[in-house]
Amino acid sequence: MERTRTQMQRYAPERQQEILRLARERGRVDVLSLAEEFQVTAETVRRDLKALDRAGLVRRVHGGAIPAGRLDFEPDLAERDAVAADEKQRIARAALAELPGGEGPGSVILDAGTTAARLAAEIPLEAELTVVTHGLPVAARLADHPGLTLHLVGGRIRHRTRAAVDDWALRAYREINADVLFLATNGFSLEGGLTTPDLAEAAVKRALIAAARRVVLLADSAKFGQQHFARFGDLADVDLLITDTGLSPEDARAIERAGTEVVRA
Amino acid sequence: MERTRTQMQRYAPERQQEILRLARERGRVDVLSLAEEFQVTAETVRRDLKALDRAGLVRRVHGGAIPAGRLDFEPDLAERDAVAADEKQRIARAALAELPGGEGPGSVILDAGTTAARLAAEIPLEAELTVVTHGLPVAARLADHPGLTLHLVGGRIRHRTRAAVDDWALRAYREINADVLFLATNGFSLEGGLTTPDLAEAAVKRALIAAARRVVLLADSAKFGQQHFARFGDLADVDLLITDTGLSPEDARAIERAGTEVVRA
DNA sequence: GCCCGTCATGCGTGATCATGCCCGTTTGAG
DNA sequence: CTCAAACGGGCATGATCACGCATGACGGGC
Repeated sequence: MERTRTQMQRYAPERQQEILRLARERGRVDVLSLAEEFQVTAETVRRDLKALDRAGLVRRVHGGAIPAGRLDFEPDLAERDAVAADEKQRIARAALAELPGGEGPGSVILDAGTTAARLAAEIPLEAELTVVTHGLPVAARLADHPGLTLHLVGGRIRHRTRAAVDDWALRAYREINADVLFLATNGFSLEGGLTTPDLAEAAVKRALIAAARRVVLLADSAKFGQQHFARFGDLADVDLLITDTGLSPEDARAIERAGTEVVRA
Repeated sequence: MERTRTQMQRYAPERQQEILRLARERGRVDVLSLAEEFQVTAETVRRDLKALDRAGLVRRVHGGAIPAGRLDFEPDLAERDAVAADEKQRIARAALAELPGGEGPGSVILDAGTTAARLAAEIPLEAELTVVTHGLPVAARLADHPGLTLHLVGGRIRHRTRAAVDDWALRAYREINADVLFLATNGFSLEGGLTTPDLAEAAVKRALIAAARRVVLLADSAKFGQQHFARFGDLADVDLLITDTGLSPEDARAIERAGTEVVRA
């Protein structure tokens, strides 16, 4: 098919490169203009943007996209997914009760991830704790708590999760020993154990578990039964699971029979 | 100093980003002004503030919101020092020219501090680099850049500067070797050397200098002649000083005679 | 030259999202 | 204590999106 328009026919990767260039140049692109500009349907543009988004090159927004790096806040944390947000909120609140109190400042490890970030946001400003984390957003939220001693675990930063991984992180966690670990996961089940899509993160999570005397898993019920690529532990490693009421009482009982206490917030 | 605001339609995340910026800049925003400013209804603004609140970036108050944690991770607040802001901006721009280019991705170390954060914000989205930093705000700014390999240096986080210090940081910097270091300081002079108020930070800065082949010092001219408690190096350690025109030509010449190239941006 | 698997694209449909409006409830200033 | 302002939940609406399927181009193998 010969194009007589100003835009010559392009192959998909070329078009995507060009879209990326335009996004960076203009700061934002919208689906409809791109569709017209390239003489393709909006559907195709959406597919292109989706591909660029998966590659981490742009941030998809309703109606268009913004080049990655331009937004310095984290839309993932501002997620408006009302259902999960609400549950995560309740989970975070419930988790507060598990913070080590008593005499002397306790020590906790906070995993990376949105649920942990939510917990971080809930930690009272005047709390007296030693906190260790490898999650950049988590650290950002805690950095101004005057009562906290915050230790950041270094490493290579994964773009998608903003978590530190690899050697530095592993070594750091090997050197510490915390009262409580607040662990997050992408999937958990009785047989499948605890799983996450990324191997590097799984390795860090394994180190996390080894570094704490008590393991508290924070996971909304949608994650129950999910299995991802990398397995980093078992439910047996978890002392307490805090989830939401979306987890059926039968499933909860089954988990408790396996030795893990369950709280449905 | 209100910039003319185009009434162009914004995507929700863009608007939220802008609201966050305004909140940090002004210390407080109110629903109605924002609604007018962005040409949306108060409901929408409330929703935006709610999202930002959930993300922990602002705290909701009746009628508006205030930025969370006051000293939150952005330089904007630290940069309310309007005198230096402009100069820091020019210094950051000038520093871009010193980023390693050429064949293969270069490696740079970015010091913590507001000037370095400025530089981080100026690094183009498409840059291909390996960046190492121990500054939380710096890392937050760069975490989204798709072309960067970002390594975060861990350690105890100092509340005031949001920089990682102590053993983890020192050890990490001992293990690396970067093309260029962009160094910041609180004071510099020919006889007094490079100084900063905090001993722990000074130790890290010393490790920084040892870890780079080329040292570029970013410092506005107000810092010239200042001497603080902890000395971490000499101007002789610096290959290039990027400062502003506030540094007198005579002082610049004196520094150059000592072997440090000087750029007055 | 022919066939078939793969891929990019377009189309239709039902779901989702962002926003605005309504209205009962809460808040805080006087 | 009073009351207007502010809030938030529910709902409506139009735009946008995701998914399945059909089409047609391309390319490799026979």
